[in-house]
Amino acid sequence: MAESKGTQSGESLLFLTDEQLRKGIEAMFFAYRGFTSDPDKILEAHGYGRAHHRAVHFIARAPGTTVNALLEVLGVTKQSLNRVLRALIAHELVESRVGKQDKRERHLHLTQKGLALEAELSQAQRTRMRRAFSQAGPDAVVGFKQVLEAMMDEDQKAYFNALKESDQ
Amino acid sequence: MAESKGTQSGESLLFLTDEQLRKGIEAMFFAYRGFTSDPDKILEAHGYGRAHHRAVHFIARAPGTTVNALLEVLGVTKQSLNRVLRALIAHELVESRVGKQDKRERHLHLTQKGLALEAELSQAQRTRMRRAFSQAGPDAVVGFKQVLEAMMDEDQKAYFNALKESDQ
DNA sequence: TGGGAATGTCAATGTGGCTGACATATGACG
DNA sequence: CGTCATATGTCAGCCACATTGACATTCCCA
Repeated sequence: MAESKGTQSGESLLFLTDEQLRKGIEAMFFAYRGFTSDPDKILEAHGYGRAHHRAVHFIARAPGTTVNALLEVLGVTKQSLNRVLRALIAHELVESRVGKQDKRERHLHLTQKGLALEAELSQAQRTRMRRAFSQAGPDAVVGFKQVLEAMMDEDQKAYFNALKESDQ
Repeated sequence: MAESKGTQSGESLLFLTDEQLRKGIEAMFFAYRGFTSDPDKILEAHGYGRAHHRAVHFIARAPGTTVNALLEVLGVTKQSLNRVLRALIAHELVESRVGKQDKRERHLHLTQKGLALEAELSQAQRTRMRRAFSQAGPDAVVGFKQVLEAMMDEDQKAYFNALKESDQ
């Protein structure tokens, strides 16, 4: 896109004061609070926490994903995820199916109950996101995504840009 | 700014698919992880956590702020903040001064040690923010801030837009 | 003088991270 | 076949950080 001056790799070296950057930092802080507040209320009513939401979200995004893949995208230890998954499976929100090709693997799927909770959570979050996008306008949405992607670590960008893959 | 169609209050009712909104949601998730990762490493080396960072940040932003004001901006209970503040004061990163006008209030200030840690933390965070802003470009920065502000709750917007005030 | 505000603190509890250790089932390879 | 590695599950203990509830102190103010 825009390569006005003489910079090589898209780094346009803006004049960014510490004060402007501080505003950006605080924007992330406050916005993330708003971003999580709606699901948090729903989760509390159901007796779950943010960890359950994250697991449910990524299982919904990639049905049939394995435990290891989920561990990587969530960035937690298996012991931490296990506690969450055990509850979700016990409450019949998640189903764990033995892999057909590799029987060591467990492929995770949401049940009807799991899909219902996921729908409730993601609808609340999408409603806020839709409102924010609509208020800010289409150009702002593009900028929003560009900045956020540039803020990620490289390995996380990969997860972000990956869509779905297997099942079974 | 741009009020193209015939919408009244800046809500331009974009065509936003669930998939686009999901990308926005995941962008927030992954970007926030990157956003916090640099300070987290520094904090761990010093034996502190994210809670200490938040306290130090907002004391640095508004020197002389009171405990109550800090409680409100952080959105935690006084018992939770107390544990953090006690450690920061014991380790001489924060100084608590009795108010001159209202002696019930404690006005919080960073010491030299506190300022040093805050500088280390905020510099790491600003570096990432500066890189993201530079990669994305000035227009994207504007959009980023617009969307994030629109994602906040109303009361949090007030804290976001407030600068500093008193001291003493 | 009495109520309420600002602060500090103790205790108990819950969530969600972590490390370390160990067990089981299965795949892969020589 | 035997061996090693992989994928998963689980137990135990620890830590950070949040909560509620209760209570004490100091101080402002009507």
